[in-house]
Amino acid sequence: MKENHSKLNYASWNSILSGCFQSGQTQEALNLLSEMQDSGFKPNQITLTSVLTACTNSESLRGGKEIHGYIFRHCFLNDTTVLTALIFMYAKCGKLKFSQKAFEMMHTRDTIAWNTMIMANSMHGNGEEALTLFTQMLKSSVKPNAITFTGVLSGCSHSKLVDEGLSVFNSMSKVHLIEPDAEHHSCVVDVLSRAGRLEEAYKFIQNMSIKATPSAWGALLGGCRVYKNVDLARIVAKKLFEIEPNNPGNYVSLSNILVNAKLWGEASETRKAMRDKGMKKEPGCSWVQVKNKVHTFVVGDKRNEHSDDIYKFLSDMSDKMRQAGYLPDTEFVLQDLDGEEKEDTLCNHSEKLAVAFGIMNLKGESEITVFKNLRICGDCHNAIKFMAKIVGVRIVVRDSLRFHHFRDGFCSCKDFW
DNA sequence: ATAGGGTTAG
Repeated sequence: MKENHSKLNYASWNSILSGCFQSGQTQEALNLLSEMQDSGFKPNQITLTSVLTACTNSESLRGGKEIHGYIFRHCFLNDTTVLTALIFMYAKCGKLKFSQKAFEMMHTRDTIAWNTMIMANSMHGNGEEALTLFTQMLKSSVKPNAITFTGVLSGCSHSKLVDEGLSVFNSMSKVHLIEPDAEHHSCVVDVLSRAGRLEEAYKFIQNMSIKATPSAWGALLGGCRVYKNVDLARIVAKKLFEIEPNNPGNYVSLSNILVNAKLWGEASETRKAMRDKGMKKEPGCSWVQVKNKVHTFVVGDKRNEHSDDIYKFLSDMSDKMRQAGYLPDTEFVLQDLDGEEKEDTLCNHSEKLAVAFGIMNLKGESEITVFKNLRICGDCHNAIKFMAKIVGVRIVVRDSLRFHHFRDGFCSCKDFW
């Protein structure tokens, strides 16, 4: 049924569109977008920003590029809001270089524009660049706000810039008259934890002027995992079970730390406690876009029609990787299996399947981008470094936290994840 | 009159 939209104006068109996009009804929104144009309304700044945000959230680089073209053709390149949305879309789709280009051509940069560019660098592991941008922002007399500091601090934690992070944190109230909130405190815990300064992080949490949130304790637990501190992990996890009783992630983290320390019994007790409370670990899932279609993979997935080829590819790759010095890290297999079985279970992780499928469908491109809902597994992180070198491509993986850029045997996170 | 861009640890 064709509806009569003759009474609609710009504001109502944009309201409906943005409502559809925000509630995830993307197809409905796209249909409305073309109806809007048929009724003689050209998308304006607000329409474009709202469509770009939808592209950002669905990681639709293809859609975002189309809008970029439209923006270019229709001279919207001087609109700060539209360009900010464009910068964020490229960053979230793994194309930081394009974000930088868009940022460079901005005429006016407000606080949100700077914040977006700082956060884009932070999530791609460029802590130094995030700090440089922050300095430039201050020089250009744009006032930072609370979100600016969250962005800068998370850049510091991802790049192991401890002194810089602490100094930025201390400058907040002293220089910028912004009181650090719970999130900023959590960032500091993360800065210290990721640098291995676990005791300091623990003391910081205990002496904080505000009550530590689950994110602060969670950052510390993450540090305990990286630096294999079982004793502190038990204390921190106990705290998390109290203040965040319904989050299965905390049980999974503690269990992983215990498995890593070969404390199988205690690990399975932890997982049992999780199950007894009716909680389930979120399944790991990776996806990759090939020719405008999103292909998803879970562990051991055989649903893909080229599944046999994918496993064959990984098996051949595995031989080449071993010749290049790759050693499967069976610590990342959580069941108590014997050696050979463990290696088998490593080869079918969702991120390896998605990366393999991406490489098999390169079609002359030199870069693939894979997304994962959870954190990338340690063995996969290592394996993908080898794959990037052997195949001679750039592999970008966005896990639940950030982007990893693999190239020539190395990852942009410098193995600090 | 109604509408648009930026947060966190697993």
